[in-house]
Amino acid sequence: MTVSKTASDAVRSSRALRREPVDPAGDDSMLQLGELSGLLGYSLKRAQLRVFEDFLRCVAPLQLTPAQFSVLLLLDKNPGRNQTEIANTLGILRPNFVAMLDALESRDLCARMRSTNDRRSHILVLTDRGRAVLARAKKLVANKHEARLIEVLGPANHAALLEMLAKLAQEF
Amino acid sequence: MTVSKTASDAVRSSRALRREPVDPAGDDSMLQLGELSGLLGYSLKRAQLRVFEDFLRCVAPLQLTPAQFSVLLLLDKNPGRNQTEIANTLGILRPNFVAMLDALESRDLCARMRSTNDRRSHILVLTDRGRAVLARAKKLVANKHEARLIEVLGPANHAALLEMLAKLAQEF
DNA sequence: CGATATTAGATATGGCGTATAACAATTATT
DNA sequence: AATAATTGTTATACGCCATATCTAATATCG
Repeated sequence: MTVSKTASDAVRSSRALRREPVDPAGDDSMLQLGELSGLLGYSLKRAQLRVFEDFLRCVAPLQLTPAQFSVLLLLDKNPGRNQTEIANTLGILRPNFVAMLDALESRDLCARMRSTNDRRSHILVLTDRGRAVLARAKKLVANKHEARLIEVLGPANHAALLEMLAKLAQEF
Repeated sequence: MTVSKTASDAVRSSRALRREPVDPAGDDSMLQLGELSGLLGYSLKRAQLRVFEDFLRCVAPLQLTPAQFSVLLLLDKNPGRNQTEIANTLGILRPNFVAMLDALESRDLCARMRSTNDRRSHILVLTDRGRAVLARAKKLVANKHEARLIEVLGPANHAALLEMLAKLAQEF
């Protein structure tokens, strides 16, 4: 095989052999999930995988992963920050953030600028192209990805779900 | 470093440097998340990580990961199944299921038995020890892990959350 | 001021989850 | 009987995550 590290490959890869967990009318004649269906973590993980797959599909034209999209969003909302601050906010370890930035910078979506105050740190800025891609990505995410989620869940449920997940992500 | 592949290590590792995403009163002076907080996938992933961490903590005495627990549960509810059937049901690829089973079998929690009908396949069975560990694990999960989730969310919300996640995991 | 400690970014490395290809043994198909 | 398909397995590769360590630069403290 030869898989490059692009968002489109992630989509292809995820779609390629969609290992349906419960196999709907497959050849395994439907095993009993038992207590598994009551395990929140189980459904949580499955749902997360599905949602990320859909995100990748919806934003595939722009070749952005969820993580990359979150970086661009954060850079836009928080100008003048350095790598450590952005990485920490997203829960990314600094060493792992380097390659992420390399990828974004090589596509001219953002740039590192040596700070004049502290010449150790890199101030991160969106390029014009980065801003343009982000704007298009936002539209795709809102009109295709989140729209589909809202359609499936219903607006009220969607909001309630978001609130509960945020609560779990914080107070847990 | 030298990290062995045990559940306790997973707990230690997760706890060790808990990279708090939004850094509560840290030194990053609270960056703006912006549209990120409205992204379902973002909260979904964060919540999933937290819930899995808690699962590991709660069931740490038994050294079981969520994936291993799900395998034991499934073997208990579905006797006489082979590796492919169990793996498919859990969305695990057959090649990756081999090492998982090796680990469980080396701990005498389950065993592979050559089928008499089809001598290619291995019928998976829980050992006595496997049943005992599963029983203890179920109690820990119910009384510590899920109990905490219900406490944080409230029983009604917990049920609603479970339902919505199951819906996403299926109809999405 | 100068020695020491700390910090930012980067590199190297390892573990784990996941994905595909390919093989041997066995069974199914024709 | 010859060929195809299936089961478990091995080998392999990529992505994500984690830690230690290095350097340049800054901060701290005697």
